[in-house]
Amino acid sequence: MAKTAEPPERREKQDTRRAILDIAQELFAAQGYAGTSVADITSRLGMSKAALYYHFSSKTEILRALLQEPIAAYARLAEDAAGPLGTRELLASVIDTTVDLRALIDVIGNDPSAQSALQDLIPRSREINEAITAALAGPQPDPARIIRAHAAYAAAKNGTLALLAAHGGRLSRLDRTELLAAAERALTSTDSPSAS
Amino acid sequence: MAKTAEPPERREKQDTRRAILDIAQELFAAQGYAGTSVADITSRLGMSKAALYYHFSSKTEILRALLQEPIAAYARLAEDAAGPLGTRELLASVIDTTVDLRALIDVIGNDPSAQSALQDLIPRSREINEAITAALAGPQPDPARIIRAHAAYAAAKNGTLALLAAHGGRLSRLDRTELLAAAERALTSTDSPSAS
DNA sequence: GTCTATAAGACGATAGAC
DNA sequence: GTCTATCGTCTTATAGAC
Repeated sequence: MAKTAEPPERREKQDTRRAILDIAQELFAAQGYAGTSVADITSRLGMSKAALYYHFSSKTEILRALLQEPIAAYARLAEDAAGPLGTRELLASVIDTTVDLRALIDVIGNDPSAQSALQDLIPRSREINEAITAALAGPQPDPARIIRAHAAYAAAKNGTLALLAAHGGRLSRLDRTELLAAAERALTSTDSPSAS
Repeated sequence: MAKTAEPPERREKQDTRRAILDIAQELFAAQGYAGTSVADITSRLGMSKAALYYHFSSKTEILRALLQEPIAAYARLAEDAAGPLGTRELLASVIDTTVDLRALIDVIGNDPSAQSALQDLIPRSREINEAITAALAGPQPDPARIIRAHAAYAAAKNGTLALLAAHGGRLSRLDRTELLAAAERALTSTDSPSAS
């Protein structure tokens, strides 16, 4: 009991850090990164700006901490795409990853000011999108198949975001099943079945 | 010849106004609305901030002028959705409208700071999305059909944006044809053809 | 129609006390 | 770990000359 107990100060420090990140995420999504001031964040928490700067050395570092997990998750998605995964499994992975990261995708994917603030970390998102659509298109794809890959990816990713927004943040099993089937149909032309 | 000639001063004023809007659109898309200062815009044009404020009374009004056309175009799309249009024609209309407004959709649809700056004009975009997906779902739709409507709308709209980005801003006829077919397949389930 | 100069305040970030 | 007070800069917007 003595060894497993954590020092209480450590605990509080981590909690405050988490609280800052939670509020920052909410405000960045609502007003944008550039549109949210450090004072906006601290006033919501009832603390001073100086207190926040004890936990984060800059506003940019808050954004960096928020985007660390999503960027890693998307990198995993790109690795999946490069692997031996079938198109159905890949599209399902796109849907599931999008669900997990919905709140942060509002920041990472939608806010130009966040992207220009993290120029070193973000450029990968474009590469990842290309890797996924390339994997969906398959080897030696004809132009039409590339177009269908973009359509299927958009149906999976943005369809998921739209349904999450419409259904109050939860994706039902029916949502997932129908969305996946629709994305697969978008990918597969009727006159060239192209079995995966 | 005397009556048709326009006063040259009027002409220059309109030209300067257009130049401001063009640069503002480019910078808002790249850095976000909140992330772009009035000085950023005027320095690109080689003019003073005061000169800009002769043409626009505030930074918000520049944004409002930029979004006026896109909002009207989307409103027209919502009217089309309410009319007797078939689902194929509606999806084609979504693709064509997205192409026309691609540069501004980067602002209207992607930037949280722009949306929070124009709270009175923007809330309609959510209603319009709902009107389009409702029209795609048809009368008395079952839950699965509503999901497919979201998938088809995402394929048409975001698929168009992805292809525009990948193909350097132009949508070929093949792009349009394949995208439309893919969106239609996403909408129509194999075991319930649901003729429109 | 455009300029210089400046007002008035918000911004990110720090110093130093407790 | 949090505070008050403040620094220096950037911001939107205006005044007044040309």
